[in-house]
Amino acid sequence: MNPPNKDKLKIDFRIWIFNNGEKLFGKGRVELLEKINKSGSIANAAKEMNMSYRQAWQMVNEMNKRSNHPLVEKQLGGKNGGGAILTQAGKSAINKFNELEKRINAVIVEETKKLEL
Amino acid sequence: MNPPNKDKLKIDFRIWIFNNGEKLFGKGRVELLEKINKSGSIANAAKEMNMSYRQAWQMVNEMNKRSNHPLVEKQLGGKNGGGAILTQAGKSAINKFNELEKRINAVIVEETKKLEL
DNA sequence: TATCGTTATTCACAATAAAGCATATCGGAA
DNA sequence: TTCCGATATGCTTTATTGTGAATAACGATA
Repeated sequence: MNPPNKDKLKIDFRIWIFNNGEKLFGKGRVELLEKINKSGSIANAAKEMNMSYRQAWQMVNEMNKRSNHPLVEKQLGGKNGGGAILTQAGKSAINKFNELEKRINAVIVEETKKLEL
Repeated sequence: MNPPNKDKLKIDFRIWIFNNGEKLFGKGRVELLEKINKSGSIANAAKEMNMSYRQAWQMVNEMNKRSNHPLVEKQLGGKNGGGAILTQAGKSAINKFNELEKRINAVIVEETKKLEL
């Protein structure tokens, strides 16, 4: 009567990219980059992600330091007090990461179908 | 002169299996099951993994409750004070998880080769 | 040159997670 | 019946992490 419990089993995954052994980014950081790109500032992005500005700033700073090319250019002062925009490398990184995640996800979906404990 | 930084980039990943939306296990818990299987007790396994008995016990308890079939059978009292052994379902789960991880890893290795930021 | 909103940074405090300690319970074997 | 070592569980203490407030620096623009 009871079919195998395939339907209730689910595989979840998470990926991170490291550069020289240091964590460059994972899902959360990429999402932060996306929000910075859309909103034009770290502060706004932090608000949207419901995280403290402090944490967001730390993440951005770390990413910039650990990446071979800076991902976010920060402008201090100016018309509206400044802001932050993504470099080409930053935008590119988002795409690369998302595509990578998509490919892994496709495999996970396949494996989930096969799964049975 | 500087070749693309492929060599320094590394992808790391982690998978978890959920049952009915509750985390059943990931790498750490499977490792714990393996050590219990070899050592014959939760206490020994915990020592080997350098974690507190308390934490190990909690993990085992959670896994047993969340899995459709118990994975670890715990014997209380007795000759040597008792111990814990894996059920067939427990041993099977270890194999399934490790194979799954291996398959994902193969994909990750491929993707890492393609990776370039 | 005064203003404004953002980046940049420090620090104390809160919230959460993990570790450690103590102790009760169990049951085969001596 | 007593002993032993492992399971079982509550409680306290310690570590780790995150948050919030406060403040300085900045520079295009009005």
